[in-house]
Amino acid sequence: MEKRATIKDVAEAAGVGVATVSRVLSGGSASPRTRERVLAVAAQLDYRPSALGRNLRQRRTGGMGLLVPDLTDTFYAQFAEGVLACARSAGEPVVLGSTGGDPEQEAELIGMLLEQSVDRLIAVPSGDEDTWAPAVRAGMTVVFADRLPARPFSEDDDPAATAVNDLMLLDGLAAPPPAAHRPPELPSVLADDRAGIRTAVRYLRGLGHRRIAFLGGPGHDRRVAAFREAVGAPVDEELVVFGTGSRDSAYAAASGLFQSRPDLSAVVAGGNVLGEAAVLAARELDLRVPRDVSLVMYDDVPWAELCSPPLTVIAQPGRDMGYRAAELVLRSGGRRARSVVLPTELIIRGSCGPHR
Amino acid sequence: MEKRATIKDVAEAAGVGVATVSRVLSGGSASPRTRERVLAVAAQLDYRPSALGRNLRQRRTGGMGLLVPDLTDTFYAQFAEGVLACARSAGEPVVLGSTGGDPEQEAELIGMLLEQSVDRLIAVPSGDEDTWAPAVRAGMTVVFADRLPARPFSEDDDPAATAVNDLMLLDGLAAPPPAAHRPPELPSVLADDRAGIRTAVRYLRGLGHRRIAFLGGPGHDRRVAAFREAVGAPVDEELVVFGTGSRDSAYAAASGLFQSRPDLSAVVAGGNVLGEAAVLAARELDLRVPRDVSLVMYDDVPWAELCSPPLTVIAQPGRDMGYRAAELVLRSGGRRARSVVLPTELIIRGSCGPHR
DNA sequence: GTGAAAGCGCTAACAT
DNA sequence: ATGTTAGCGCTTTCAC
Repeated sequence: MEKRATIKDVAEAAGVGVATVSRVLSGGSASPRTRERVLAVAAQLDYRPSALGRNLRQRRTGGMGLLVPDLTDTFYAQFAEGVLACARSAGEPVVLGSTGGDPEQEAELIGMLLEQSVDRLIAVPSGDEDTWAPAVRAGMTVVFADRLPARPFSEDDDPAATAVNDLMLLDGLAAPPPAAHRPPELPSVLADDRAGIRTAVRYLRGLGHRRIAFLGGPGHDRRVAAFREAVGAPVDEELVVFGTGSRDSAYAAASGLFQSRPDLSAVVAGGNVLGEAAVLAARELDLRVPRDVSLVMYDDVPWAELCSPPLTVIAQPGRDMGYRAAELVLRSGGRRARSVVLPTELIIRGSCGPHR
Repeated sequence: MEKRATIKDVAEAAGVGVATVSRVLSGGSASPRTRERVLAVAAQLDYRPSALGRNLRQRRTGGMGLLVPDLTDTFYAQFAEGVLACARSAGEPVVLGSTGGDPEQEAELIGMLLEQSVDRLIAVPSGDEDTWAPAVRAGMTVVFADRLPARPFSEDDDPAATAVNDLMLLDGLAAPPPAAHRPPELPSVLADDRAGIRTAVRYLRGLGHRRIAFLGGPGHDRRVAAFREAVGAPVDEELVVFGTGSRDSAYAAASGLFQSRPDLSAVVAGGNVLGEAAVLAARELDLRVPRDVSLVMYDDVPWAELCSPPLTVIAQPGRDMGYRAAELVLRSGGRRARSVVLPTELIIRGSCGPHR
């Protein structure tokens, strides 16, 4: 455990001032002669600038924070891989936190990042806007991905309007009229949920299905809204059920749905954990896929192909989304970044059949 | 974006010196009166000590680094969740890196962590001991998990002896005789691969299987060694094949195996990515599981139950391993931590049948 | 083009 | 018990 060389060591060994070393290393002005000498000495001493000193001086830690609900949800793992890939190529560290979908843990993690002076953050949010207020107030550059924080319950506008606005936002038709007292929307990276769900529902309807259920989880508001829209007026509310995010509750929701409404003929799972639950619950109840029930799952994950039959899915580019989010949060040098919406794709495999 | 209060602000507002504030906040000695006042003022100013100052002063960043090959490998995701859970309860940040199983990327990430002065590191290593030398020399506390770094090719002892030593180490029978010039083993958290593989092989043999193949990946040396041992003398070398870590190469390996040796009746996949590949390849070649070929997969992952039939697996406690690794790396206050080996469990589901 | 010097926010001697 | 002070390694004016 030898002590590392500091900038001062390099300066002395090169016979220059520390300022010069700093300049050379960060591409500032210096005569070719000095530059070369400094570089040589630095290499010879195996000098690596300490991020500690720089961070304190600049009062900010480099790199970025990354908050996801659960890494064992394969979609978030793909997303994280995308973020890491971008960060790696930029040489920036990523501080990771897993929130378990719990706003309180999320708030704690935000606090931890604040304490570390991490001022760039990518998040798949679990808490509502109130949870995120501290981060924004502290001047963090926040990029949301996969979904946006819910509006706090106390807000004065009605949910219906919110859903409509979100949908319009997605299609890029219009920005939601920003109420004067609301902060401007933060940049985000979303999949085009509306189109994805719509395509899936149309596909199912084309196969003759009329009683289509939606199995959702936390943060799937935009997806449900799109589902309602695609299915068209009066939606059978019993066919829209939610889990709380855990695998257990997803299973319970799926199982309950199948048992309470044996007349349904197709289900759209709002995420891969819910799709997993649906397959399990169906098997447990001796429902054959797709003979007895057709299934479309949001998220394409490697194991979707392993099922028998392989699962028809709405694929969203998880890795790309992560990469883009990291680009946004890095590039936005103070400027407010533009949001991006990436396309989804319906991948037809074997889990949907004609209604019978 | 208001500027945060510093320790100096608190000191002034409370009418004390900065040292007193520091002491109070880190549980040092102080009169109840002062303590209370300082605490009150700190709360009132919403003071949060900056990790930046502390880190520079102590010449080390708190928290820990975490290096895994690939988060979309569900086992590593589970492992990471364990690490994060422990870190969260300790309020420590985790800097994550994904190496893609590539020693070069691993080395770069180690360099990045060194630059950040992160001095605690948990890793599922991809590079050999040479790759890890810089980290160790720099005085990092490193805990390996899931596997140990391979010995560099230049080493003077033969592979057979290495394998034997590793096995003995696993069973706790004896420490491998440390060559005088070799550094002492670093602490690690491993699953009891030997017992896990042995149990699986015995189970398959009990079902009448004689031509059992092993489908391995990088870092599976201990598992192969255990496989060879469990199968017994002269192992049919064609039945031991390897992928390089990617899903594609795993698939190629599995497919090649099935095609070149149609006489095999069972396969042990050394990890979940390989198990996935085996299922895919078998289906593609119209091999029925378990009628035509029995399959045991290392790693229990949620989707193992989704397959038809559900996969029989050797479960290792991924999450626990992560938690334990984090405990080790945090607790070891300079002292060299003891390694831990956790038990595996054969979970019999439906992917193995009698030989026919 | 280059160097000297002033901190960034904190902790740990040391002094009182 | 508490205040004063000296840096930790770096970047960035500001003189020269």
